[in-house]
Amino acid sequence: MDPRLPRYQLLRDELANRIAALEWRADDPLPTEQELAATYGVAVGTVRKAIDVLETEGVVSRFQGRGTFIRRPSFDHSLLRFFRFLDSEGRQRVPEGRILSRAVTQPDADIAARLGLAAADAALRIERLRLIDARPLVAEEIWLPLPRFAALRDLPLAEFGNLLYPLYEQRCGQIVATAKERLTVDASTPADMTALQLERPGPVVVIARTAFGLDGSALEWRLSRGNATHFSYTIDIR
Amino acid sequence: MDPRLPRYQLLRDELANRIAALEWRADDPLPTEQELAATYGVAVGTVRKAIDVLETEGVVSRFQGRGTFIRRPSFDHSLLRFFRFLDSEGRQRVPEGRILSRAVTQPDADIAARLGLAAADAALRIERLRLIDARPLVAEEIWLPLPRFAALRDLPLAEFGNLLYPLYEQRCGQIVATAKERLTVDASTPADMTALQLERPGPVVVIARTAFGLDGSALEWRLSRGNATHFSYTIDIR
DNA sequence: CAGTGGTCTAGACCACGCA
DNA sequence: GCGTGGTCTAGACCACTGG
Repeated sequence: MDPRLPRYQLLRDELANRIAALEWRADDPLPTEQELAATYGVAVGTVRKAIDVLETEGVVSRFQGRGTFIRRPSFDHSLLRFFRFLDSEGRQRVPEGRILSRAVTQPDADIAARLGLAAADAALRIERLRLIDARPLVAEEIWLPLPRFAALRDLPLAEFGNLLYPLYEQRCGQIVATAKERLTVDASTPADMTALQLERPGPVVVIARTAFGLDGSALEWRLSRGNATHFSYTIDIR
Repeated sequence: MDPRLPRYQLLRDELANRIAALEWRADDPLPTEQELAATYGVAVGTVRKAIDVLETEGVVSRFQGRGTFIRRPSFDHSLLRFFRFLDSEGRQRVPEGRILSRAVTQPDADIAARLGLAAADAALRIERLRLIDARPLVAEEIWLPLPRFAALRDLPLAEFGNLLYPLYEQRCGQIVATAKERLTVDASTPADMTALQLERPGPVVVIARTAFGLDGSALEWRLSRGNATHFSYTIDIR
């Protein structure tokens, strides 16, 4: 690390590394601000500033009187920010995730680059459909780098469940911390028509997501396609 | 104000009010942190925390060695975050803004509510087209509450220029600080076909924006419709 | 009640921008 | 060189959580 950086930045990096090494579980508080200050030989104010950074980065959450805990953003829910799929009672629900296929494949150059893989490296390719009330909402194509996600290569599909990111953590020790998404609109392809059970051709929203770990390395590349008529996205600008 | 709130919050509100009262211009720095600390009888650290809040809210920007300045987000540029319209040389440009119509009208109940107007209040309705190289990109419908924006009722259309938010500030003393946008996808209407010069029907991205002033009151409601094939939006999630 | 994070103070020194 | 914001310290007290 560059010692010219502010101490609170160095401390932030140190703590981020320890968190990335899974040193603390979700229900296990980090050391006290006082303890960290003593351990690293800095003032409590400096520790607080370092944790401020981690908190605004979404890595930890603080609770007065209880402690500081590492945070698990639930990105699978973020789909619900884009698509509004209501169940038969008009409420939002976590959609079912159904794995359609899984195979070890060599990704094309673009995907390999996004995952930080060399040209000849293999990856795990998963096709997945998300549904509510058995109606398909979004069709996903998911790429995971090997050998990092080797544990998912042989896991029975029945054990995948509806949310992937908890699986990444439990089976592969990979925690998703941040993600980048790019939204575009495309015309439906014949494949969309069958996968999404569209009655007639129409616009489709395409979301390309790269998910990153606590250390900033790319963990997953994902392409989601969903019926644009269900699409709605709200954003705050400052 | 509630005196039970932390002092840095009270100070934040006080400063936000003074900023909303246009006490400082864009090139005019706020008082020094030292001065503010002396004026309000608090420590410099408390002033810093108050300004921290204003900075993350996007109200001010700090520059080491120069001072703290009130910030003017250029929301007209934010369209370029959604639509990628390149000129003939393949570069991004600020699109031309062409006012198509302007009239004092009574908005429907939904728009009136969004602007904080009573049912019978009038508003200014503006239709505007944004173009690059004389090709239409986005058609906009803009609603402004009266009498706040009365100065724009009689301003010659030739003096509107390409960007509206600087106009709001100079002619009406209204500074846009934040905004909320909602994106959806719609099928092109006959009106879209002519306004956007579409060759054939296709998807259109619809952006509904409410812009807010420094005091949080709604200043503008705007509906933008643009060709979805040019739409591209990138977002970071944490 | 003890222990946690939240607020606040008063001061020091550093890094940068500008004349 | 001077004034600005940026970093850092060492300590105090408050507000909340949990046993």
